[in-house]
Amino acid sequence: MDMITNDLRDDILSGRFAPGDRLLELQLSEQYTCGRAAIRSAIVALTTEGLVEREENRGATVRRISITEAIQITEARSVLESLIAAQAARHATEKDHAELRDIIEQMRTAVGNDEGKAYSELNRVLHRRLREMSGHDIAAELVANLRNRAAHHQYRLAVMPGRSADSLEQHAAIVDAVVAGDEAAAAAAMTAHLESVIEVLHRWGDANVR
Amino acid sequence: MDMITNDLRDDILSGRFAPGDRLLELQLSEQYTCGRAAIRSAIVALTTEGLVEREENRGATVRRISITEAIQITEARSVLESLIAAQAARHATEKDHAELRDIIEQMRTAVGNDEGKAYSELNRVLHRRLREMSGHDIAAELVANLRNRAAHHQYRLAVMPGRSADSLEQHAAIVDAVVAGDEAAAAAAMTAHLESVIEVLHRWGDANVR
DNA sequence: GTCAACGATTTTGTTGACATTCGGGTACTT
DNA sequence: AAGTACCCGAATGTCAACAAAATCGTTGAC
Repeated sequence: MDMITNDLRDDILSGRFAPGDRLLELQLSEQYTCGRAAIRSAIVALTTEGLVEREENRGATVRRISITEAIQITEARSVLESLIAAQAARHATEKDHAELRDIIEQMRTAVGNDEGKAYSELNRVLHRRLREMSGHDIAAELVANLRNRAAHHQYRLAVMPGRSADSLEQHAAIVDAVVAGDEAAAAAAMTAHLESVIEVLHRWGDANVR
Repeated sequence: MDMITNDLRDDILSGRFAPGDRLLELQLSEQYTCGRAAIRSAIVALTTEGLVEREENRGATVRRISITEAIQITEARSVLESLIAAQAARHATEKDHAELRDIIEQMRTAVGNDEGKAYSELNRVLHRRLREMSGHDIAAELVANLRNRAAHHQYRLAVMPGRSADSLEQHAAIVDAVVAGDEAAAAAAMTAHLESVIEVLHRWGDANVR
């Protein structure tokens, strides 16, 4: 795939470009030392990925995601990640089980030491490994995309005080079900986890009515 | 959005371009009477949509979807459409209910008269209206994309003899649940419907091992 | 007769210049 | 002073030519 597209995507996800920021072709072509055509191509790709918004003759901006949209994104993620969890429960090997248990252990110490950044990273790793173990490429691709779209709101969530503890137990429940090979339980645990995320988003949305 | 992208997408979905066909930029720019830049842009967009495959310096081809991939696509669709059905059950108005019942009625006569083409079209309409009624833009967008990706396999399915009868009852069950406002039942009925589609795909795949 | 190297052709990738469109600022009118 | 028409600048959209890469056919050697 195109390298420039990945660079620009990373810069958007990392917050280097914030929601609402204009993406000027000339400026970007200088910044990434490439022609305007490459930038244009990247913008088209990221537009269909839902990360960028384009208006005829007016240029591109980083897409703003409203709270209600973030909730819908998480709802969609919920059903897809549940599918992934079920498939992971079906396909995970002994080695995978050990790895998952190890990740949970690391999360536990991260929560104990109040290392929010490390926990967030482990969270990402756990979900990614589950996707890989599931072998469900389609669901994995869609979830990866949905995660990107709501990246900013996910970040807000991660730094909420006290959430790590709840989150940890939910993740542990998911891993337990996967290790037990119980597809239904794995799906249910994943649904419960994301339901709680949706709950938090709802509360945050209600608190910030405008 | 770009008009050329829509035209090319339609031509791929309608089979005007078959899986594996090369998409030559010059040829397409003549066919659609536009510059190569527009074609390039369309190809990039359709690549991220999963309809087209691109290889460095080797051009683009219409993506081939294997049976196992079609199954995964339908599995992902299953959980997302179930979400949509639940939301439709929650949000549908009296007017919507009447419209859904009317569609089912038309489907019933189409099956009675053995009009496969008309039934297939009504099928598409029903699913699209449910998406619209759900108000869940994210799930709707993802499902629309997934449907496009597996369009060819869906077509195979539609022309299978005897499937219309089963399919009709499943759709009637979905509509009944939505009209009753029963979210869980609507989701379950939709899951059952797509489970049966997956079943057929599996059988077709086993019959064509290679 | 087979295989490898070479050249021609086709196709994609890239660059630069030009056209078009939109927004804002200015000057002019009332 | 308010409103309107106009013009200019900035950015996007479009086009054509050029460069680079890959494929295919041909030629020649063994």
